[in-house]
Amino acid sequence: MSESFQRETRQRRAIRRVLLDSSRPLTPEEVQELGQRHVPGLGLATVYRNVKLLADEGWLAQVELPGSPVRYELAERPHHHHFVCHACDQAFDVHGCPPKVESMAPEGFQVESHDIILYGLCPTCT
Amino acid sequence: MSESFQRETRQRRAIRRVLLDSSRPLTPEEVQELGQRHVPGLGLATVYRNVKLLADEGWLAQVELPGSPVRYELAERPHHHHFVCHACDQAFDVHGCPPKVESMAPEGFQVESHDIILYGLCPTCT
DNA sequence: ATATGTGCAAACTCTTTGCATGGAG
DNA sequence: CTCCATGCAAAGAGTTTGCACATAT
Repeated sequence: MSESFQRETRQRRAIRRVLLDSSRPLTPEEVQELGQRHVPGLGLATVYRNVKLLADEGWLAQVELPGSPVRYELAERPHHHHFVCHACDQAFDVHGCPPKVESMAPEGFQVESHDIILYGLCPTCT
Repeated sequence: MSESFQRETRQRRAIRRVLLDSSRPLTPEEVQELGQRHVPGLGLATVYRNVKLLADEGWLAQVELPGSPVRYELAERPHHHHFVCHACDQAFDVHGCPPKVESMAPEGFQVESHDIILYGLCPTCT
């Protein structure tokens, strides 16, 4: 019943470091590759376990963009959505949010959260 | 180089029927289950093959909702979005769309399309 | 000393593919 | 009669889990 205690391991620290240092959301595989610069033997299973743990703790947010593998980014950021560029396939943050998004649901549906994804061309690819 | 000819099989007809009769996007597994009412032995591989074929033809649209398996719906339908129930994991159509969604993009981003996904509880699971 | 964390490999899930048989044309 | 389509089972990709050992506390 006590919350499980979190140990400070080299691999866990490496994983946090990698995500702190990244300016974009990373896939588990990317986290592993980058993390191995700090901890050479870093296993993919360990990345998955920790990334999931950190997401459950609320430290990371899962970014699931249709058609791409799941990515993770720091959760600290304020509510935002993503813009995906068709050309370079990168994801960008989009701030703000239409006021009545959640009132779109039909009668009887309880909305708890929402995602908005914009697609198009980023300034660089225009 | 001639386009491969399409045969009218019982399973192919069942798969089309199931998707025509559905008011919501269906996963391949759901298509199989519903299709087996028409063709008992309907195999999942057959569903995958046909659904992919129909999507390539433009008759079906792929609906990729973060966190759920891919779903398919008729391509002809008017602009709409989706609601995903946390409990039963089914996807439902949501009509309408906030007016200024596409103006959320920062300067310099050319928006071409967008997705909105609502999450919560459907009437049955409330 | 103790129990959590890790690495490895096996298990799982979802999807695709190879092959022999079935059936549309 | 021809070939395409199907069903089955095996193969792949991505993710999770079981287990024995390592290690943070």
